[in-house]
Amino acid sequence: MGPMNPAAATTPDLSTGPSSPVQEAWALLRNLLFIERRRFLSAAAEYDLHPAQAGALMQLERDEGLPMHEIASLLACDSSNVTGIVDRLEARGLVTRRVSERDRRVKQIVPTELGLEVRDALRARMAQVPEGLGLLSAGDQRLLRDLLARALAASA
Amino acid sequence: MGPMNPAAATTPDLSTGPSSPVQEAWALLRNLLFIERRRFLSAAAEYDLHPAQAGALMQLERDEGLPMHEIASLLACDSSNVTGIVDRLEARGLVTRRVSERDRRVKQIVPTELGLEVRDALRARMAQVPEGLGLLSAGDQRLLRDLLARALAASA
DNA sequence: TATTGTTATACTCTATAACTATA
DNA sequence: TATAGTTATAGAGTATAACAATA
Repeated sequence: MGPMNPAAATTPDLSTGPSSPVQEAWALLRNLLFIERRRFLSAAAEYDLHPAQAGALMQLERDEGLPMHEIASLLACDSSNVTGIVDRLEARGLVTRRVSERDRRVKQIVPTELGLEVRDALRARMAQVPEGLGLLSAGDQRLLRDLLARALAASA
Repeated sequence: MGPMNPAAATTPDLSTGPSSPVQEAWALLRNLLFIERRRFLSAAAEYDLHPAQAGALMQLERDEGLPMHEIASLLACDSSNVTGIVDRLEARGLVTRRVSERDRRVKQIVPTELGLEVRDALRARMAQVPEGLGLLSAGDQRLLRDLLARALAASA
């Protein structure tokens, strides 16, 4: 067991729900994220990819190698896992390993043409706008985009 | 390999990015989701819980049993997995199994006091509002909440 | 010395299928 | 007959530690 957060034990009614507008907004967003997770899992399953494999493949760009340790960083996992993940993607002809010219320790992972097709299909599935957002008026949609752009620009 | 989507192969520039405001809004939200996933993983790891264990624990309510097949549905996994996940939560004293009085096939999973403490700590971590949202003006925060409430109400 | 990727190990998650007990 | 949960099995993800190659 990890360290317990003392504050959590003494703060009552954490499950009662959010109170401030921004907390309510964040709670709504987490609902959306929860739904989105399921869509990602089913999209990956449709192409017989495990979530980690799909996640790695979706990061790759045409004609650009991505070092394995960067994939590990994006997937938030240890580098040793990437070996197996890339092994399986490579065995299915979706990616290739290419030794970096600048640093011969590094292996660049490059998508094949087949890999790019699957990647694009996955990206297209995830790019589909959730029903609720699509039902907003055009004005509200622009408003939402502008708010989010402002929020993410502020944190960058 | 799953079935290939013919449309994906013939649609150019899927990686060029979104075009309409709502597509842009959705792309921004997916960035937020990506960050959120990492926060969930590190919160679970802090309490020595695997993601599935943390996900299950976070769904439980005090004095309310949750049937194992409902946990499977929430986690989007097969029921057979829930046996092991609950086994490990139970071995650590975080939950208990209780045979349902109405249907003796069903086992209700109930959090212990320790389980509730860990659950609350996890929920508190996930309830923390991302930096960018917190930096919005009070008016923008209300606007964002209202927009999202409208969007999710429309899809329900 | 530090970093990149690999291997070995142990544990967990995952789906499938077969089983039981209950309904 | 159908459903809830378990078990067995096989394949994959995960972290840790030790290692070789390279920087």
